Amino acid sequence: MRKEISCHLCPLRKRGCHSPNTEQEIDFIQSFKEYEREVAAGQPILREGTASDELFTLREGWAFRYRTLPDGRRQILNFLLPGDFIGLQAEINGKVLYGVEALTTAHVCVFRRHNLWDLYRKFPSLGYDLTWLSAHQELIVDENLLSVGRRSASERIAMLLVHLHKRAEAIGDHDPRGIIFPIRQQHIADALGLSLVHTNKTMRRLEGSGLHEIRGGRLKIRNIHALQKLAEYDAIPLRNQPLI
Amino acid sequence: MRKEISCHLCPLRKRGCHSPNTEQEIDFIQSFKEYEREVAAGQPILREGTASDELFTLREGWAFRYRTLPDGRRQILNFLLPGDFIGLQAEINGKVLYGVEALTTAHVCVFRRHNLWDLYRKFPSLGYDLTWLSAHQELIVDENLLSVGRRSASERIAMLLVHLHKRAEAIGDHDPRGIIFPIRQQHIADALGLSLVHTNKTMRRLEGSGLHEIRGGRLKIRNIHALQKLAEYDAIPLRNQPLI
DNA sequence: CGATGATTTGACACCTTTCAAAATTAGTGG
DNA sequence: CCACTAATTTTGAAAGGTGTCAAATCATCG
Repeated sequence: MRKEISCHLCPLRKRGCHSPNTEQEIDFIQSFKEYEREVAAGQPILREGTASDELFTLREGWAFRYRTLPDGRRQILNFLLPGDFIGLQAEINGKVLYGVEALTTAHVCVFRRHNLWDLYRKFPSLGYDLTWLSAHQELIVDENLLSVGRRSASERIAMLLVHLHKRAEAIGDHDPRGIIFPIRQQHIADALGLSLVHTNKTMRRLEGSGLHEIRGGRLKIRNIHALQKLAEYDAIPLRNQPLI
Repeated sequence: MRKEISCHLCPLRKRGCHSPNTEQEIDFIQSFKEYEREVAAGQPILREGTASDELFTLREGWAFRYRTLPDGRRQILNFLLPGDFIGLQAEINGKVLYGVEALTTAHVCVFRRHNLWDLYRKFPSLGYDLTWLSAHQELIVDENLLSVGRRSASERIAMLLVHLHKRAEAIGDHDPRGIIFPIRQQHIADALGLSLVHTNKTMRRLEGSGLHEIRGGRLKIRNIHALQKLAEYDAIPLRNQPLI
């Protein structure tokens, strides 16, 4: 048995980035939560195309959700940061169509899908929150689809950097050296529908223009205004999101 | 006042494509439903970037959800068919970031977002359904993102044709001449992240190979096996979806 | 039967991919 | 702490898919 953290003492809640819950709600979440799991960087949290009764909240670390084509081409659908809920996306025949993989060592709280109905029945407010989380994640996928479909390579990269930087800051990653950025260029390429080579050349150009800097696993935005202008990206203002 | 159809007599429910609801649930849906609206083809159901308290169920007709960049580039996020729920996607500062436009004359049932909480509280089962609908729509956006990011032009088109054909059949559009297909090539281009010209040339080639046929506003699939193979597309098996 | 919108074609430019390989960084065992 | 290997990042060159521009053909409709 690993050391488990009580939901009442969940470090995420202390960040002040989440909408508050009543004691009873947190009690329920605590009972809903089955256990906690640590996943090593590069390891799957959810395997594409498998049956799984598990749902997760990413408590610590980064991850990403993706789909692949039979011939191996991979598309990253969205990146997951601490506080994100995983597994809400629809299943088909009991199997998830996407995979989730940890980018860093990740800690996830594990829930059971078959207990979901209980949550809706006993705490409609939490059900409401789940819908909100689902809808919010779709918003991000929407934005990615807009990027991949209609933005040029440099615009896409600018947009992604601004987006991730904003999200990381919103959950408390402030550091003069920049946010922790555990992403390889291959991930960026896979998220933006670009080839690795072209991703590299484009990033090289942006970095050369002094728009940003990536070093030592950290991303430092040097000219957020220029990046936002380049991407025609009105970064989504982030409000407090629910935490289950 | 227009002629309104009682939810109990909703023609959609008779299709047998939706999960059943209790009498009480339908009563509530009826009370949740504010009124019904007819939207002409090409007219907006929801304006991008505006504040709106309205939610909809598309009762009849086709529509699509989209986002645009400031310079006018447009990306269609997904197509909406009868039975689809509209407006669940997150709002930011009370404004929807996407737009919805009717492709044909459309009939929508109008609900109020501020009544949503009531729904969750009184009928958790319906709240559960809403989450399902939200998750299911995200599934479709996921698939589109995978397409736009990783499939070639002809693969994307093959995938979209199979996908729409399958959905149309699932809701009862069976006709030896093919399904009703109220989409212009510009829509296909905008949905797949392609230019109109290249979309046309690619479709011409596919049609020339006898894979499909579009005529008189109908889509006839001539070789579904080849299309699925081309797109490496395991069409999502459609189960009964909830109807609100 | 014009008028407007949609589809179709051809030519050409260019952004992005692919192929190959070097340079750099990170990771591991001695 | 250094040698060694794997992983990641960078570069260069060339091929190719897709976009852009322009104009013709076709369809729909009042």
